[in-house]
Amino acid sequence: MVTVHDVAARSGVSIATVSRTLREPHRVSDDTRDRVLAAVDELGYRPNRAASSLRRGRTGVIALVVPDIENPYFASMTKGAQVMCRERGYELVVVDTSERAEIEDEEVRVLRSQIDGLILASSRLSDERLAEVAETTSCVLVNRSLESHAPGTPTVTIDEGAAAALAVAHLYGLGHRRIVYVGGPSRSWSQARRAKGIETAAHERDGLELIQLRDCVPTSDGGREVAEKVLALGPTAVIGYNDLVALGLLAQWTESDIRVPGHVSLIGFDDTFVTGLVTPPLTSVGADLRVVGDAAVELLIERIDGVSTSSHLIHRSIQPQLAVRSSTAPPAARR
Amino acid sequence: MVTVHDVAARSGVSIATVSRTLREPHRVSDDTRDRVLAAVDELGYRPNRAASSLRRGRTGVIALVVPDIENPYFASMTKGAQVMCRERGYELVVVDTSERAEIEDEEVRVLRSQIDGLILASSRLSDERLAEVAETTSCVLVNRSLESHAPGTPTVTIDEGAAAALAVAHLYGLGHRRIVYVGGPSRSWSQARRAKGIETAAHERDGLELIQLRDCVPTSDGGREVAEKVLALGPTAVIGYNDLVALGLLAQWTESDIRVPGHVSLIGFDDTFVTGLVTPPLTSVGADLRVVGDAAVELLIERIDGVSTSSHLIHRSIQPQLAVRSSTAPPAARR
DNA sequence: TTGAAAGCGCTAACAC
DNA sequence: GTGTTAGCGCTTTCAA
Repeated sequence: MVTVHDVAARSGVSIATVSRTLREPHRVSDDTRDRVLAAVDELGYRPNRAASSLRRGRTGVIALVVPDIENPYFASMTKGAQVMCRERGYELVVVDTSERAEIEDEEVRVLRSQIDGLILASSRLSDERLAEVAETTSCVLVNRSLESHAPGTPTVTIDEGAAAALAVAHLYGLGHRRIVYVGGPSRSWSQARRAKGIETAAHERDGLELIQLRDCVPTSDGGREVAEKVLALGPTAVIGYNDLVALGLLAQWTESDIRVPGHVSLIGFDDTFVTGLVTPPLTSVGADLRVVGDAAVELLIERIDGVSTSSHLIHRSIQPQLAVRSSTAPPAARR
Repeated sequence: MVTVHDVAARSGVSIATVSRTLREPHRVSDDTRDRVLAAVDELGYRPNRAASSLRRGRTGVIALVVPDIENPYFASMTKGAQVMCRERGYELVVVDTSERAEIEDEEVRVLRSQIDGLILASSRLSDERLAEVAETTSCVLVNRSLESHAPGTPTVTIDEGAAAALAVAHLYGLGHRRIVYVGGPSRSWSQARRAKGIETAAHERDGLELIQLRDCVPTSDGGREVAEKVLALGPTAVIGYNDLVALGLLAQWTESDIRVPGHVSLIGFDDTFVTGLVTPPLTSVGADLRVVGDAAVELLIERIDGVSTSSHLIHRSIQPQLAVRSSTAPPAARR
């Protein structure tokens, strides 16, 4: 292992100067800088991060805690965070909690001394525990807010209300007047917002009937399970809690020779890459998840660096977009 | 921040005893241990990892480098690695290189002083560079071998030959005699094995015609692009380079009213979760990727800990399985 | 502009 | 079984 001492010896300066050259190059004479950097290069020196962390009280590491890295939703978010971290010179540790609150809790504890900050995505922790964490660690919440317990905690949220409105407006514009929303887990933060947003948007429109289902398992199998029941409700269009649910509905219907969008239109939430995998490609509404990951990292770094709160919003709301594909069309003429 | 000193003061022992209690509990009297652990608990003490790393020369961190975390293939592998790491008390850093060799190269350099070991999945680095890395860092290769340059480097590979044989046997068994293989990028390690495996398996069977395509872009769009061309070759069954390609073929065919498996049977590689998202669900062949991730971590930890090489195989080959779903069936009777 | 030196918190000899 | 102590490699006063 190459240390500051080796570099110092090689370039004929003290170890302090080596360190200074790397951290504060402007405080070193041109000549010295050149020699030190040359030595660094020749020896392939890289500062030992453990030593640096210990001394500076900073690790240069950010942790991103997600419920399930196999979920395309979090995979995309991770990608965004990763890219932004690299850009800003931080290392990213990704932790997968398998949707389990206890694991999340334990990981957060273990991580604490090893990181400069924490991004909790779709956290399963209670408001109380979350507030504790936010107090002891720089952290950013994604898809969650803590208005009551710790309003000062930065958050990145997707404007689910806007997303819902987009979906409803699209369907209404096509002429649909009877829509079923296949809702996700009642406890889910996103489900609450999506349901409410859809309800509100539906109310605003004349002659629009909305039927809500609840507690559909948020996977494609979950969608398959309720496919028949949904159809029995007689909608001309269906909104799925997320893309996976929508794909499940689509798959099951296709097997029963129900045509999409001929018989029913279908729209999903999140606009993940799976929308492009099927026929017809799924219309979906959602934010660019990489942007969400990006924003979370940026916000966290601001907090870590103690950038003044007022200059940038502490609560970032990401606007969703509607990606119109082939699973939505005007309703078939009623017989 | 709570340190050993605080715990020592609280429990009336020296800092050495605190450290010992945590690292080597058996070398401490029952009474002392109880008191120290109580203090640890009350104060919420967690050893500072930077300090520990610096002193021990070990970080307790493993890095997993993947080309693209959004790819379900690597996401699943990551999941497996993550679980195994937690089990063994290591932290996992996931790095996404965006399929770029330069980024991979740079990351490997930066990471070196911060980790105990490295898992390179589907590395884009040259054999030469890879050999260099393997020399200076404990590392495990996934989907790659280094027989010529550094045969001592542990590897985890999937038995692609066996996978190919499984696919061919399945189709042959159903009665297919004219099969098209839609191959992936020529430079890809997996493509080479899969193509060769399919070829070999096909040769062994009487009356089986095999047509190989090459350099299909390994995404669903790639599959869509070649869908028509593939069909023009007149196969009764098609094997896609991976699930995404197969799904692209399927989507495009469905849009042209070509029935699967009625008109052609279709089979994918990797058996990722996307096989269940479509209609008909895709028959696919592949290893359990979580097992691959698991195995890589295990092998790496053995190497880190210097477990004798002879006791465990250094090269682990994971056996694939065939998951028969609905996209394969006997060929339609020829007219 | 540079160097000497003090530690960051922890672990592992070594001494008792 | 327990305590004393010397650093791990680095950054950062402080003094020159």
